[in-house]
Amino acid sequence: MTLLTAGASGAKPIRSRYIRARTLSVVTENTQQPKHSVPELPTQYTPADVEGPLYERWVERGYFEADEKSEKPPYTIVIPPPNVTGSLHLGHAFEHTLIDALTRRKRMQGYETLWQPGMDHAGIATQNVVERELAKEGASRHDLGREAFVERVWQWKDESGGQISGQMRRLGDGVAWSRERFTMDEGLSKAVQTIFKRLYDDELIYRAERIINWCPRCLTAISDIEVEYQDDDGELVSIRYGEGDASIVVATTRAETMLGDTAVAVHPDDERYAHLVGTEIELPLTGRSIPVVADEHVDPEFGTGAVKVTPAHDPNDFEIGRRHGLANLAVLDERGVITAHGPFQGLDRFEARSAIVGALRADGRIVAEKRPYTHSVGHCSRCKTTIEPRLSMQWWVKVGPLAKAAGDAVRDGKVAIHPKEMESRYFGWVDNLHDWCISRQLWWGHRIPVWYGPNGEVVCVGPDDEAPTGEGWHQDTDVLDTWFSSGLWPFSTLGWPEQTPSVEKFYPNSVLVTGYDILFFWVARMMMFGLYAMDGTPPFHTIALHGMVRDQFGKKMSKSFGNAVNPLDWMDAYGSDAVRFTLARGANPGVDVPIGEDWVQGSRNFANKIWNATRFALMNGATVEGELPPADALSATDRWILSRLNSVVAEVDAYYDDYQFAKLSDTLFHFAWDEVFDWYVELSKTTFMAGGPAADASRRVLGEVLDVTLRLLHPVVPFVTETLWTTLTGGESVVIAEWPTAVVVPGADAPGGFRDAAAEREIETVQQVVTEVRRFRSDQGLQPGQKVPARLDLTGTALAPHEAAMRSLLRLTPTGEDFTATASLPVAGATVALDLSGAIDVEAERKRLTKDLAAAEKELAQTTAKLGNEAFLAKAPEQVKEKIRTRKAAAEADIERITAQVAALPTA
RNA sequence: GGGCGCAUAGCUCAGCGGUAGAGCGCUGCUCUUACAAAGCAGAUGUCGGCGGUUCAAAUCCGUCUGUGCCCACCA
Repeated sequence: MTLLTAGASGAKPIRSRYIRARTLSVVTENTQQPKHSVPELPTQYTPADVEGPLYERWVERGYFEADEKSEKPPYTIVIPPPNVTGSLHLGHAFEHTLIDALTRRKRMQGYETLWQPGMDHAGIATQNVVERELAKEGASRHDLGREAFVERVWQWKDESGGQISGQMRRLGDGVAWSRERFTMDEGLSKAVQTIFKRLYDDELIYRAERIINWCPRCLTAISDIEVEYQDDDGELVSIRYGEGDASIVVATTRAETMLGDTAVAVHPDDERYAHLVGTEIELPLTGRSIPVVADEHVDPEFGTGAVKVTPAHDPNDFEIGRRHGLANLAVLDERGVITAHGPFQGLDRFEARSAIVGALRADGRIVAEKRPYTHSVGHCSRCKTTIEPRLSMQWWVKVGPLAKAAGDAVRDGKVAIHPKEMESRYFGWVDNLHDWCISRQLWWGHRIPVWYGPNGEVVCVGPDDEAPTGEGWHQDTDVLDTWFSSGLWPFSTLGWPEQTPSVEKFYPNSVLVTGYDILFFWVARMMMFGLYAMDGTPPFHTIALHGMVRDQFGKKMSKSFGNAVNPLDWMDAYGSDAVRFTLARGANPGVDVPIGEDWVQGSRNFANKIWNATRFALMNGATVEGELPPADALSATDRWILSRLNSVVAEVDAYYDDYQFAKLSDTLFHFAWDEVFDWYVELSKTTFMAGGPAADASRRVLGEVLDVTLRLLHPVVPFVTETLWTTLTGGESVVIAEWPTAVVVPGADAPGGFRDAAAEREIETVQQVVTEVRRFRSDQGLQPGQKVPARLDLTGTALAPHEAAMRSLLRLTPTGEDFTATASLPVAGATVALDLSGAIDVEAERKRLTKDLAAAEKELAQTTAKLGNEAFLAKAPEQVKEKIRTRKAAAEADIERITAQVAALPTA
């Protein structure tokens, strides 16, 4: 016999030696029941065989397309457009699973559902990737020239985009492919131009020279949030400026910028330096004289209380310079290289720093050094290069009024943020926003629609305007920040600025599902642009923020750390459903999601369980044909599972509405596996074997329960449920099946669907008895399959109808005339008397009973104390008191039972 | 420097005022005719420390310690 192994490396080999092809047999063969025709389902679920074809069938049938002319209520979620920089990682798989589950459910609920697909050109990120490709060929973008380079990026986009949509198909994303958009599509570019022009005309876009964050490697400006601050080791040097009484010591970490100093600043109230304010002192190495100014910004407690002021290379200094009318003297070029000043010219900023410190030291100007000195330094979020504050002319969005509206929309409750704790972060951002630098000195992106004329004219060109032509006119060479276009995504994808039927139908979006990491980058921008462009209608009503995917130890996934996972590998090994279910099961709102391969295996096992349970049901003639039998024709077991089913339907709905993916997945997992596939199926086996009307009723109930359960599971595990549901019901597709509502049992109508508390209690008791006897068997070392003669005394209980099922589950055989019990187990009012043929292990049993007795006595003591506490009796709610009384009674019963068992133990 | 979280079983996390839970892992038994990717049984926790509120605290409040994230113009 061959040892079977799962397909992919890393998958655990199957442990069994007993895998063999099994013919499907039908357990009713000894009865008059006709054999049921059973479709050929293999004994193991192999996702690879079904997933691919299913997805393509769904797409071909147009299930995922959205009709803007539909009468159904709309439900819209836009994909957070992945960057076309490569392929999707597990974080995307996670996000897509959540969105797909939400949209699949709404589609089943009868909404006109649009899951809008598309991708982001991701300006700087993509340009960097392609530049790196070029570098491998020994070329730079400048060798190609702008036009050819952009052409090259488009090629890259096509490849990368193909990969991404391939991954999305594999994952099962039910997106409206015919509506796929790209931020640099013609239509979306028109949207960009339209909004730019409108903002420009409203004076919310302007051009100004300011200190910006400059990346000397990417050679472009970036916005404040594209800067990542980290603590770097630097060196704080104190330098004496001036001579003798007219000298002042400044502390700096950026000695090289002193070449561009145009003042020294001190606090206005600082008496130490009061005599120097208004005078000029000599700036070392340069021979220049610079003024000493008084400015509130200076912290007299820090360092020497005196600051060198370099307006061209520091944002604070720039402000000081502006207040005091200082000159902006730039000494670094766009690559961070010293531009002038004799001996230092041509050195890059870091070389220049040590060279200048060396020169100053030689001059005796360095009075103190602190090394290392840890301070926060900004880095380019794309290439990690240290940011250089640089004075330059850029385009800006004046965010004040836009951000105000974006904040108010949440404050006024027009937009809700889940989880709510994230609101404070959002407010902290939108309420303290600086103007947004939107121009980038890149080639890949939307070119700024502004033309400059020969005589200094500046013309912003709208989408319907003719661009100025003629001698001396040229377009701005910069492109827009990539977030400018993605900020329009909720409506630009629908055809805006045209007032299309799609805009009418699908704007605003229903929910935005995205990671908390881009709350500022993307979400806030969409809010600002959406409210502005759509006359105050926010882009969505709800923002559901999810966490970041982490590895099984909670560590951030990253390529450099080596724990990043390609979702395709796991999907190949375990199936898409398994990956999806694992991700959904970890999705607590706003919280990071750890995921490990072992857990995916667990989910794969669950898929297999669903598969086999359905297979079993089909073999036993489970059916969805015809009405459910009336309540009085149903066994307690049937009523119990239907009652539980209805609870689960309600719970799952509530969890969906609250974006509690982990809860809903877990609820379904336990209901399906423990209750339906385990207890219900096991308890029903004897019924099926016996045949007759009871079996017919159970077949119908099992069919119903499975039908509903598969539909409930479908949004999270679409593939396996599709195969099984269509087989079970003969329906066209579960994708377009109705989302379950509470099951109604004829003759037992109740608001909210059928419930039966008595049946639930009854089955709980059955479970209790079975578990207790199994424990006894296990403790006695009886093998699971070993049959034991036993008498089941169920008088005084309502369990008589379950006797056959219980005997079967417990492997109890009928007793003869000469039956003598060697063990007697009273539990839940029933008594199981077993004949272990004298083999009972008295000591093991006594040990177990002693332990149980101790536990019961402790419980009795606790509950008795509680019920004897007057304060408790006076203040606790009746419900709680009742619970304690029940516990006390149970403890007393346990003690009585255990004492009886001990007494019944044979003496050695 | 501000703000927000988190500390619960070996690991990853639920629970957030009334008997400590899940998944995975661990131990033992088993081909039990849907499923060994399974079944059954079992072990494991002073719910970070210290105070307080309460009849009752993992759960609320204070505080300490550890840890994570976000924001900020510390030269």
